[in-house]
Amino acid sequence: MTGWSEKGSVNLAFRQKNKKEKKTRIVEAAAKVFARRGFSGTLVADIAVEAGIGKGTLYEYFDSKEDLFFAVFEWFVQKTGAEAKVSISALGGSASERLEALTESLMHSWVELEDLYSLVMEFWSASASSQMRERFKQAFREGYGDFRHIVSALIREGIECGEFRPDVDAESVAAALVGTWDALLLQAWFDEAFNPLTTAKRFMTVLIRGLAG
Amino acid sequence: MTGWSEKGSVNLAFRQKNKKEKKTRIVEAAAKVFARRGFSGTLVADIAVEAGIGKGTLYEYFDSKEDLFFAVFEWFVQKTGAEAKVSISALGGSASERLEALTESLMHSWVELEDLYSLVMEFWSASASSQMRERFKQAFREGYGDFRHIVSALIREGIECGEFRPDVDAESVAAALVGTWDALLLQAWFDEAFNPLTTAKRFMTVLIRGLAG
DNA sequence: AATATTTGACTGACCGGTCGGTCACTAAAT
DNA sequence: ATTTAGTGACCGACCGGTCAGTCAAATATT
Repeated sequence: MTGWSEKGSVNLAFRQKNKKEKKTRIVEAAAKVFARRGFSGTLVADIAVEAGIGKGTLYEYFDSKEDLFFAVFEWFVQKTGAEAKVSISALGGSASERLEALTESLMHSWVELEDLYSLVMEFWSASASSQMRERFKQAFREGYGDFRHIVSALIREGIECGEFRPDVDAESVAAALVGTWDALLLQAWFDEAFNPLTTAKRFMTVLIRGLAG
Repeated sequence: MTGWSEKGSVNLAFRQKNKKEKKTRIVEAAAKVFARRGFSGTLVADIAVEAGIGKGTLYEYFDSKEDLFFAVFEWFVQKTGAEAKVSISALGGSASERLEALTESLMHSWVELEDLYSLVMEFWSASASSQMRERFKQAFREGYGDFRHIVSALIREGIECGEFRPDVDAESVAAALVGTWDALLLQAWFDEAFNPLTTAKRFMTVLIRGLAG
């Protein structure tokens, strides 16, 4: 008897694991296609093909194309956010050094993310005007807020240990810096010849001098 | 006899003026609707209604919805670019002062542009994946390039007159700064509570200290 | 055998673009 | 002055393609 229920629960667990795996498989397939064709240029059928499943199956896992798109968004945020957090926590050294290392890590991630970067623009656009506007807008607000918070904490540390001037407004610098990183990647997206890494590094030299006074 | 032809050409000129005016009227109507609903959420019929004309008429002026959208893009670029150029050329004073004034002017324009800002995101998205990708991408590349150029010239002036350190990389700082302004407006778009003007000002204090060494 | 899962052909709402026709206005003819 | 003919701006009903989402049948699982 216990055997049965054990087997049952094992299988249940297995199935649910399978379901979850398949769900991420679909999300990853969708990310590829959305990145290539944009939201409205993407056919649900194409995603199904990319994921190697039937179109109907897709609707077992997601209620609508928009739902799936939002799932891709969450997947992307988690993926990139995790990366940033790792590179911060792994870092030692002075606040300046950590700021520089973070910059390098973020700009470097450009290379791996290049073909997914157009997703970011789709997300922005979705937050601007689609049905899903509010969902996206809120997520972005929170995302930027979190990131600002991490960076401003780093700067505040620098102030506290006397490395940076005490009259520096950590929040403002953090907000601007987060934006700068974002926008450098954006410019790199538009211009093959633009090198976000060296640009960011040289800029950081100047900024850090301004922080240290 | 000459009277006739004169009258004819006057009328022709009048009509063409009317045509041009109407074209801008349509573009402005389209800008509103695209900003509200996004590119693919917008019905050509809605634009026609907003412009107070029939749908068929719209196609007398533009070949396709995409053409019209690109016209809106050009209109927007011209509108905002003109503003920036004015505020730069009108400025006197030291390089720092001009940099600060430019910052203020740009962040201030946020207020007037707020309800058109979602257009920017639509443009980004168009440059990422629509049919029109290349058109948009190129225009953005050029636009950012021009702006970087203006700002880096300003910084180089500062270096030359000894106000900024000679080892500052003007190009990199300009690229980052252009990006920062952009991204601050983006964050303001996502977050009502975010004040791009004060954030930018406080940030500029730090940055200019870094430039001046 | 019963149940769960997968599938892709099908449907109908949707919408960009077209087209035949109207109207206001001009210009030559009478 | 009046008629006639020509022009092109304007219109919106319509067409035809498209595609998200459905569902009955097929297949796999227990």
